[in-house]
Amino acid sequence: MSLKYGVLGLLKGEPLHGYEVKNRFEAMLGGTWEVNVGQIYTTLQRLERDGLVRPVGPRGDRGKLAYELSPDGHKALDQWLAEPDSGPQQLHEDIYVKLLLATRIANGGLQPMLARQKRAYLQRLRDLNRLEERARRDGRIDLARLIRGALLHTEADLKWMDELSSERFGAEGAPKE
Amino acid sequence: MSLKYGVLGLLKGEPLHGYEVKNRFEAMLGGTWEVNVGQIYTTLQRLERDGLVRPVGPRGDRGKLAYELSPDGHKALDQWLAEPDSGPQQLHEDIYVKLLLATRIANGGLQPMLARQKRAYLQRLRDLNRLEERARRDGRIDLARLIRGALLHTEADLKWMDELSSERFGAEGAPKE
DNA sequence: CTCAGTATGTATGCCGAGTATGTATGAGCC
DNA sequence: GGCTCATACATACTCGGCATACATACTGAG
Repeated sequence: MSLKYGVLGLLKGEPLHGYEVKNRFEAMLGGTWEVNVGQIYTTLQRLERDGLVRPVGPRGDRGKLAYELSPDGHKALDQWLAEPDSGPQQLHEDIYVKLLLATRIANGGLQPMLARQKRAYLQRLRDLNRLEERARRDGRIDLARLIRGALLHTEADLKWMDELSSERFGAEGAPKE
Repeated sequence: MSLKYGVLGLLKGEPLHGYEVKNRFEAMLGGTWEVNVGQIYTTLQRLERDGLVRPVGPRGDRGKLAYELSPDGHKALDQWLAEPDSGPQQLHEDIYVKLLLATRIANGGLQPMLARQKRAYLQRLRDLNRLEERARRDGRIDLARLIRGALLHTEADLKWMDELSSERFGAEGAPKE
């Protein structure tokens, strides 16, 4: 995922060094996203290479190297925030391929697979509900809003599974020739 | 995304060479997923390296090299089909980061951003509806089912945007200390 | 025959992401 | 004070996904 703009957003307002970026990013996501250490630094290097960010001052305490947004960086961030998110390309997800293959291979029928998938979504619903509760308790309304989105998604998935499992499956689905 | 299992699934039943895999894969997705040529071959190489697939016979027509599933490949495919999909890690999507950053930076307020996002989702709904219609016309019920899933997702996104934009936004959202 | 297009495959490089390693600092213990 | 251990901070290496570009053979139109 695009750590890129997450990093830019965090650097807006005050310069930070890599480790601190990592901590703030994870804090912003309320612990739901453990970022890889290395990823932060490579991201910062790429941002520097592209002129969106530049190192500020000499290295500090223990080699700390802080970065700040360049004018181009500000521009890029504002632009990203201004354009709507297009999400991951539609239908390019594992579940879709799995469904297609399961339909044509039909190893033991689709119904068991749908049931399993439904259970997985129910579990996710529970997890998300717990997360949302916790976020609200912690005063993280912004986080709770995100989780609400994930909840709606999962509910949609469940509804989908229900629709699918109430269909009558036959030998359909193949392209007619 | 995991081309890996898509390729395995296509090879189940009959050996295919790379180019043919590409064509069948794209046909299976009804043209909604243009796969990169190179990706197919590297995927096949990795599958061969991992012993899930093996080249069959000598190269044919114009260097064509067909692959078939190994016993391990069959096993891996069946196993993948049997386990529920866990989806992309929750909250690891651009839109979430964008929302968080927009909340704290609030460049011109959230409402315009939410409105833009809503428009984008509406457009997507239209696109998906057209796609679904076409799939049904073509007798691709299996494809239509996938698109139905994407539609439900998009509706969930819209609902989310509606909920968000009817909230009263203040200076909330920051972690309390 | 030639040229365009298509079928088929390879090479290369960026980015995301994970693992492992290295080094300074400070905290606690004897 | 010296040892050890955790933590803060950074870098290097590896692999998979994905895209672009390139190479080469065949095929069919004119």
